[in-house]
Amino acid sequence: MRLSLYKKKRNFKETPEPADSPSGRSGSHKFIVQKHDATNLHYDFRLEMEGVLKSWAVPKGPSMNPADKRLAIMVEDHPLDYENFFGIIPKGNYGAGLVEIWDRGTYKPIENPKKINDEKLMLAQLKKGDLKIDLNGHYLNGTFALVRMNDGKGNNWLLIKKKDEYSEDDFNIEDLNPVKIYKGKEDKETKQKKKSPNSQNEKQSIDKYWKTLQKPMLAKLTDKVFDDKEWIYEIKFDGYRSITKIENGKAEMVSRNGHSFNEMYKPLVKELENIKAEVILDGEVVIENKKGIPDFQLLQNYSKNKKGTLKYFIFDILFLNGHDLTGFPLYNRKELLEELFKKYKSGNIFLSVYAEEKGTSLFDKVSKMGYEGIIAKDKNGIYRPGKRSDSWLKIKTGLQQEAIICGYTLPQGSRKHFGSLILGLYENENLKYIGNCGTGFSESSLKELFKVLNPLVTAKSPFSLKPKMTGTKGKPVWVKPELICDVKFSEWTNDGSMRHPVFNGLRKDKSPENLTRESGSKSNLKNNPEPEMSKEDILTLNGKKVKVTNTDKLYWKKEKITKGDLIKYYTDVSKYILPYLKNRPESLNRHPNGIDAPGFYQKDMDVKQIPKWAKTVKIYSTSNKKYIDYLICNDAATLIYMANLGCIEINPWNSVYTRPDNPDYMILDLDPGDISFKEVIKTALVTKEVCDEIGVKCYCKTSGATGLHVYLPLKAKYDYDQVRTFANILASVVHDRLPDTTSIERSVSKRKKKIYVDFLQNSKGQTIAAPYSVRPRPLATVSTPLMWSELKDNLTPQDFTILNIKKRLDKAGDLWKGVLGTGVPILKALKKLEKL
DNA sequence: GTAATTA
DNA sequence: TAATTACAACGCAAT
DNA sequence: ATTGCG
Repeated sequence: MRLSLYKKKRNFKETPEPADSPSGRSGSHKFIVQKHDATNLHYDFRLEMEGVLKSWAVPKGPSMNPADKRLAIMVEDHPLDYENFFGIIPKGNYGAGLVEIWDRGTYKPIENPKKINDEKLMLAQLKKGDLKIDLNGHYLNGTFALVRMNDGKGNNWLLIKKKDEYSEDDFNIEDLNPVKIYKGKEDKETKQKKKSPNSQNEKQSIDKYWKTLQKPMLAKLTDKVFDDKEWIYEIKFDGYRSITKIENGKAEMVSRNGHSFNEMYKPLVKELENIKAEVILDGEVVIENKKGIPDFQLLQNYSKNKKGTLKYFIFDILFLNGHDLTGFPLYNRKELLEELFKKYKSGNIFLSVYAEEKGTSLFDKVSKMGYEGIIAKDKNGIYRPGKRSDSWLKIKTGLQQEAIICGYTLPQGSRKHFGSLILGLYENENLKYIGNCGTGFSESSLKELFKVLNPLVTAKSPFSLKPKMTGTKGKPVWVKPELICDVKFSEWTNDGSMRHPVFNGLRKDKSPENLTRESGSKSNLKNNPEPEMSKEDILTLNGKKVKVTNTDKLYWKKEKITKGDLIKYYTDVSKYILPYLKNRPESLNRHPNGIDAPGFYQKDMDVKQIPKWAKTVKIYSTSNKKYIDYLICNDAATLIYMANLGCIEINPWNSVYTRPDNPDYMILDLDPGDISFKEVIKTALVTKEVCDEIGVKCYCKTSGATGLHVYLPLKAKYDYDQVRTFANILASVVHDRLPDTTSIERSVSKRKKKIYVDFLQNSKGQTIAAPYSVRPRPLATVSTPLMWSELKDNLTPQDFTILNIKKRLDKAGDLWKGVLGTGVPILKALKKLEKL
């Protein structure tokens, strides 16, 4: 049985309950989730699921907003397999692109949703066809969520969250706590593995995991200390993070960039090799100074002078004797780690101690002792290699910042080499002064640093604004901004400088480009006297004022083409494109976040919201049973307004609103599948040949994407049905002449490796990119009118882009004027066509 | 991009 | 007040 | 009535 969610909604109550369901309600409907429309998931969403519907409930998880109504559906034998994620939540705001991944252990979102802005991720995880999502505004308009989990009894649950769509009364839903159920499963498995890690479960090769596990899990920076029973707290060591693999008595230590530490920290490697187990461990290499406090500067010089005590503090275990442990909650991993180390006496290898629950007290202690800070870790969190996760938080005692050395001041008195370092950071493109740092150097580091700075000395200040150095006496000497150092300081001052900065060593592993303030470190930038860059401009076009915003926003990332460039283009070509838009209702295909982010269509304009001078017309939509305020683009101002809305592509109707049922041209859209563009050219030429034979004029343009468009001028003499029928026949004739390379089949699967001769765009309300319209495609290609003589083998659609069309137009003019001119007699032509 | 809602 | 969230389509043809 | 398609 196959049914959609809206059907299910009706059917739920009819579903009989099985006795064994956790929620006590169930049925056995098979259902399918299908993604219907990749471009407009927010509103065109039909939902179905494949599997057997057994029961439903509203679960209550710790982090769930109780106001959210969640509907849980249990499915049997669902083919979907999940590994690293626990649930997915696509949200309308970001289209299907927003996927929220939920932690299997904590039942909390484990990624910042904004960061996962990629529909592909979801499709990849779910495998298209296994579980697809399909929205339909009529039934599922609003927040929608799908969360899948296993309840430990072999039952898979799919939660469907739909705000305001369901109420508990509707279904008489009983509570279900999937968290407990899930954790129960995790605990059981963990215990099993702990008790007999060598038996039962299949062993996995350590090398298979080594590559991914080499990347350490990272902590997010936060500035609040807290106490929480569910968290543990560790000292943050100021050293080098290192992951170690031990296998057959051989240890291998790597840095967070995957470089080997084996040579540098030989004594540690030797000691680690005493461990007779197959493990991957995570820890930090530190050097303690005489006071027993880790010293980053000593560590940096260790390879040279071997000063200080080298230690390795281990705080995590990722793999043990054939078992990947990253999926286990932290407390389980800690237990395993402790058990493992019971057997070994430590010399310079230590387990990192941790405090439970009492984060603030540890933080206070650590601050007094001079450590850098603490790391708070969620007991239930899993280990996520290479990810900066919310389940690990770093809380620093003081602030720390990497800064670019932009110069130094001359030494005063008995000071040798230099007085202080002049430091800067990038803010947008500009290097900004953030203070001088004159302490934290030893005599040797002063000398050493001076030696590396000298070759970089330059006469010109690297800052865009001349820094005001108060309280420093020495004369500044500028250096090229190429070196980076670590600086500790107490706080940011109001004008964006560091208070009490202390030098903390050079960073050789970073590059100065784009080095900015560490996110999370607080600064009082609001009081910064520097004027902010204006974010908007007002353009005046024929007396109409258009606000353009975010002109620096990159619409084409790779090509570095901005929204400003798009606006410039449409301003430049407006006189060529406007005739093709006049009085034609517009379908806005908006890409407000550039071509790589999901876009959406918009037809209905909010008349109150758009500029006063913008023209709209009301046209009745039979499918929606309401009037739609279509935008009419009759002037440059409206065109720019559209571009500012992220409307990269301009899609006008084929008919003007005054004669909405009579198209002004017929369109054949030659859309190649996996086939060479030469064949498309051939097809267009055959189309032209047929048109010539029946005595009708036709025009050609690139679609701007992959194909070509052929237009026949009609001058609104026929209705859409007549035109479509004619297009159908013309397409068939072309297909007959090129049966191997073309297809008029609508189904995608039936026309692989062929050119789809699409005649169905000749319908009311259907649109196609206008001549001179940019397309949201790589290279910012433009749908470009061509002369038939240009259709040669070496022509490609990529020849015409936003960058060169203006020049072409100014030179050759508009090649398509005839398209809106005298129409061709298609009824006569039809008769000729039938005789062919 | 804008309006509404939430923290 | 700042940050987050929701919202923005249609018609034809095949099944 | 539902679904695929552009």
